[in-house]
Amino acid sequence: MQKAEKNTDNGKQDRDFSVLFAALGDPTRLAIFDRLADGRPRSISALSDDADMTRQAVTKHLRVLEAAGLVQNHRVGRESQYAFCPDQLADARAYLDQVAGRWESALMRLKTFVEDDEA
Amino acid sequence: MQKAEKNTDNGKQDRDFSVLFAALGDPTRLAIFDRLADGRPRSISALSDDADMTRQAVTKHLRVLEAAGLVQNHRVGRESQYAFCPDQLADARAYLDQVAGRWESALMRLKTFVEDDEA
DNA sequence: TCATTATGCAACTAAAAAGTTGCGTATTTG
DNA sequence: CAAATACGCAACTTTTTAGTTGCATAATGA
Repeated sequence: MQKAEKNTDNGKQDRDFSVLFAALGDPTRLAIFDRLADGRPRSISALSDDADMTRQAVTKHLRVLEAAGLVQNHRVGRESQYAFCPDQLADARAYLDQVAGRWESALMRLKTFVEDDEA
Repeated sequence: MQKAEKNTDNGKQDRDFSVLFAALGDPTRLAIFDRLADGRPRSISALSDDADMTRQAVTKHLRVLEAAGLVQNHRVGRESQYAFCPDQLADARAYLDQVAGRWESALMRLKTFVEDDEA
């Protein structure tokens, strides 16, 4: 290895998960995402009916969700259907699991340390 | 049951998880949270050293995390130590798991439907 | 005690996000 | 075809968020 070829596994996170959480970090967007989890794609106007704001506002939220890869869009006729997209959700879950895992092992190390100290 | 006493289990989410995701939805905050997951509490200035911004900016981020219940603060001497707080993380994970679960069963229902259709 | 370190508060600027309005254009449907 | 539906784009206002700066204060340590 001469030129530090890419240096994989440097301990740091190579991906920015904050984008994902930011997309879910708005009540309207989270509600939409939550609702689409039943598998039924919905049009923009269908989603706008329950959200007390303009259709354009909902459109913007949908685009944020889409940009984050949490939903998918495809146009059918005159309406644009948005559908749930599970991959990024899985990634978010995996990330949180990983953080929780690190915390757990930190707890374990502390516990062991205390026990060793008492012995 | 005469007067619809509280109507528990109405299907709707009684808690707003978007607050939690919004707190994690900023790269600086997520980095801090991620870092504190090793169990070691850190002072504001310690956390400010690696974040290329003012101490005051970091302070604000820490307060957002604290307001969301993701970290805890307690003052020791002249410095204020921020520590990881696992409970809300667990809640966020549980919520995402629940969404993923609903999606999975939606998939199952669809699969069954298609199979029944083919039979 | 005096300088240093660690922090808090308040006012401020800058930038991004949330939401609205107006208008134009496809697509249905009666 | 004409009306209604579903949507897109662009400009705009409003609100929030992110971040800075200046100043004051409490705790430490030589």
